Amino acid sequence: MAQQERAIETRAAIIRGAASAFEARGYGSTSLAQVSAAAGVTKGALYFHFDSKEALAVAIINAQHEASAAIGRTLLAEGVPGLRALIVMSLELARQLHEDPIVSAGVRLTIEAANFDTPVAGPYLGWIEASEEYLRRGVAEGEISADIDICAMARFLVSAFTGVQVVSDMLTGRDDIEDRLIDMWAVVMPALVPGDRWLEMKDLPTRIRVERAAA
Amino acid sequence: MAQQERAIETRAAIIRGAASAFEARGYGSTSLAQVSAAAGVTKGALYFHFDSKEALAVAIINAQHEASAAIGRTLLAEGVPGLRALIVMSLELARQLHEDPIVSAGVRLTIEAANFDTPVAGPYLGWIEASEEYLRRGVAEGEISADIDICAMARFLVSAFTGVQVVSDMLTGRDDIEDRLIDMWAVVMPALVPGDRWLEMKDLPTRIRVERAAA
Amino acid sequence: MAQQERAIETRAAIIRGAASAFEARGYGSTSLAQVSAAAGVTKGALYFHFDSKEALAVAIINAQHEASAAIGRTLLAEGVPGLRALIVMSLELARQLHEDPIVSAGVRLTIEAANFDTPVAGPYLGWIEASEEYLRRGVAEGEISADIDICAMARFLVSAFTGVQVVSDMLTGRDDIEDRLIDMWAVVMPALVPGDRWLEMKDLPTRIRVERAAA
Amino acid sequence: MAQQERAIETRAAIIRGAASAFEARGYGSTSLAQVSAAAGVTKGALYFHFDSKEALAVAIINAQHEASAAIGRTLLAEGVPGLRALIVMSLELARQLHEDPIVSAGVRLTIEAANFDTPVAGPYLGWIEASEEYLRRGVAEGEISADIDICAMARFLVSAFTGVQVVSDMLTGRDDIEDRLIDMWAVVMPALVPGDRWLEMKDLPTRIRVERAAA
DNA sequence: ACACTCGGGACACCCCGTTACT
DNA sequence: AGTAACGGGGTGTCCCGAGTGT
Repeated sequence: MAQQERAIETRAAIIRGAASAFEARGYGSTSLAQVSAAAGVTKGALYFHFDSKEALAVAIINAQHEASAAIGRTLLAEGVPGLRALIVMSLELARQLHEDPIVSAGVRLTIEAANFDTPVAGPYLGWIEASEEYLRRGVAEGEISADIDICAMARFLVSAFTGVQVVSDMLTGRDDIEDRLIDMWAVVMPALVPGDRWLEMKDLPTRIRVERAAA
Repeated sequence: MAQQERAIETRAAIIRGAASAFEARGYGSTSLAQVSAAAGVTKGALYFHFDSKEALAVAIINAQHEASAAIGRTLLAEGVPGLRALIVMSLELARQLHEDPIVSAGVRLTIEAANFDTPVAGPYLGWIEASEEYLRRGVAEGEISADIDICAMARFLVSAFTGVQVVSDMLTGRDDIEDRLIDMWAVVMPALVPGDRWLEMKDLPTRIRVERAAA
Repeated sequence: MAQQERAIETRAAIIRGAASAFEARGYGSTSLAQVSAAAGVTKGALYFHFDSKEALAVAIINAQHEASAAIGRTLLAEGVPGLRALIVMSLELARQLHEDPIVSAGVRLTIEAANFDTPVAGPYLGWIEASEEYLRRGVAEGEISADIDICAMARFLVSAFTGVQVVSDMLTGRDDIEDRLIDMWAVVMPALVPGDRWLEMKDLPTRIRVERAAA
Repeated sequence: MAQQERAIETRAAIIRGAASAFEARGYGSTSLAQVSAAAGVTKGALYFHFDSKEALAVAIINAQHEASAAIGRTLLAEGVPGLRALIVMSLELARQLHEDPIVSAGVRLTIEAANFDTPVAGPYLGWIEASEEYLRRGVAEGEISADIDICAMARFLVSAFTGVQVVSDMLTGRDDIEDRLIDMWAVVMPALVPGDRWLEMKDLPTRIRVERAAA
């Protein structure tokens, strides 16, 4: 079993190294030599664990997907109210994007991987579904207007988050992503919250942010 | 001058071919052989017109930038009202993105080109500035609430547009981008339009879309 | 000893798999991964039994050499007349070549192995010697002319057989090798059989073939 | 045109170098680095002239085929009698095989190339057809028995020649190939020549050899 | 004794981006 | 604008041990 453990550690090191390499230069412009150097392993080890460069990219995407999905599962399990869950998830995802190279590499690869043999749309569909679930909860709880189109709204929220993250990356290297998400929620909230809950809810994003900063 | 004209045509053909090649596989994964095949010219011709692969990518980015900026100039020159101008621009940009390979390649390259020697300003700043200008007009005209943060809003609009386009590309190859933009405006409008203009304005995006389809 | 038996079986499986792999693509163009896949063992097992790829090839050559030599021993032991022994051996060898992958791989490797570190004596010398022995017997028995050059004839017979097999392989995958050997004997017999035995002997190859087919 | 000439010369140099490299180590075990070193060109030049390693091998095979076919054309054009033509061709082919690396490499590759994407049986079929033609001539001229099976005989002659050459290569590096061909003809002649021409013809191979040596 | 997992380097082949010379 | 060539990696994968079970 000691063998197994070493292999697992090696595999994780490869994914970490590959993530930071891909993140830095993009998939197509990164060579496996750079990957193996960044991971501190030889190409033999790399070839043992992954069949191809593309398989490596897919593995990173999956690892990122898993890391992100874990947030959603936790929020669901804890019974967090729908609107709060959406906001928390966006902020938590942003934190991962900023701090975890695997996650940031994963989203970059998901975009660049549009033409892989193994097509990958997974993460986005997963996020959209999760958002729909939260929206439905919010409607049930009365925090969210009953007359919105849940599918369209979920899709737009994921799109908007994606765009905020891409633009923040381009302009500030994602340093300002939290501020931009607060801006985003300020725009979106009026379309979500019914009039009778507005006063109560309008500061929710800011309150959540402060809570998180305190922790 | 016949020589000149042929040279110009060749150069344009190279840019078109390169755009569709880069669009399909990404910058790093596209070879100049593929580019020259797609353009129907020899590599010799390619190097006659462009100093390097990177220079070619930059030329595409500039061509796209120019195509997009032209939209903004036209709208400004025609004195289109602010809110309408924003919506028209988003739809027109979407159309270019869907139909003009040079534009879609330019957008993709702008993202991948983050680490070129020649840093590209990127169209994003330009779009943000244009949006600010339109927002200011809208405020002056009373179509847009006076109490919004213009900078933040402009930035968010560009981000949301970017995200909508990216996600639409991933899920449907941008075939549904117009529908998704209408969804986007449905969410954003409540935050933009003051209460006393709501009834009058709320169908504006749909109306504009119908107008454009008629043309 | 159960261990021993399993090891022997594994070793045999490796040789079989390697033979069919080498036979199909040639030594240099066959990877050990293909070998281990064809043999149904892991590369670890492979390297436990054989020191190197080359050693594996040599083992196949030896196995084939042994299989072929067994024919000669049997014929000698049974006291088969010289000319008949030559013909039987050619047909039997052809059968092995067509049906036993180890033998066909062995002869292919013998040719390709010309530049191995461990030079392979090659079965050719063995076959030539055996043929000389049979020819001497035939002369003693009066079936074969006394005035032929035994060394030259033996060498030519082996060469002709080799060529027939190579060309048959190339044109028909050795499916017609028996027919071609009958043709060969038709050409060679006049040079071997003395005039006074001609009528009696001229149908010998065909008769032997019929005998073998009946069995 | 000077360009063209240089390219042709480079291409020829690559074929020469590749031939000697393949001849020495076999197709699969020869690297393109060895080829380019032997040819004195860079790998870029190699890639410019040939699409792949396999295409290079095919080019060698074709070059050899052409060199060999030229012999046949000359003999036909000069109206050399059938039997003499067969013998001359075998000796001339042997000389090429011994002296011209392109020819010997071509023959070796033809055998090893059994599993190329572009299958190659060309040379052998060509030789067989040429032999049939010579045999028919010989029959017409009365030098060759009318009752032989021309197809079978032609095929056997080519096979026997192939085998003689292979075995001679293995045992002496083809140094004794002429002697072995004289041996071959000694065995084959009785099956070819009708009784009434025997005395006149039986020394033909030796006479031809002496003629050639004198030239 | 036998077998396998895991990893190490070294190339092989391909072909890439680029330059000289027309 | 095009032909011919250049070197230098890129990816893949090869052949082969070291370490660990069974």
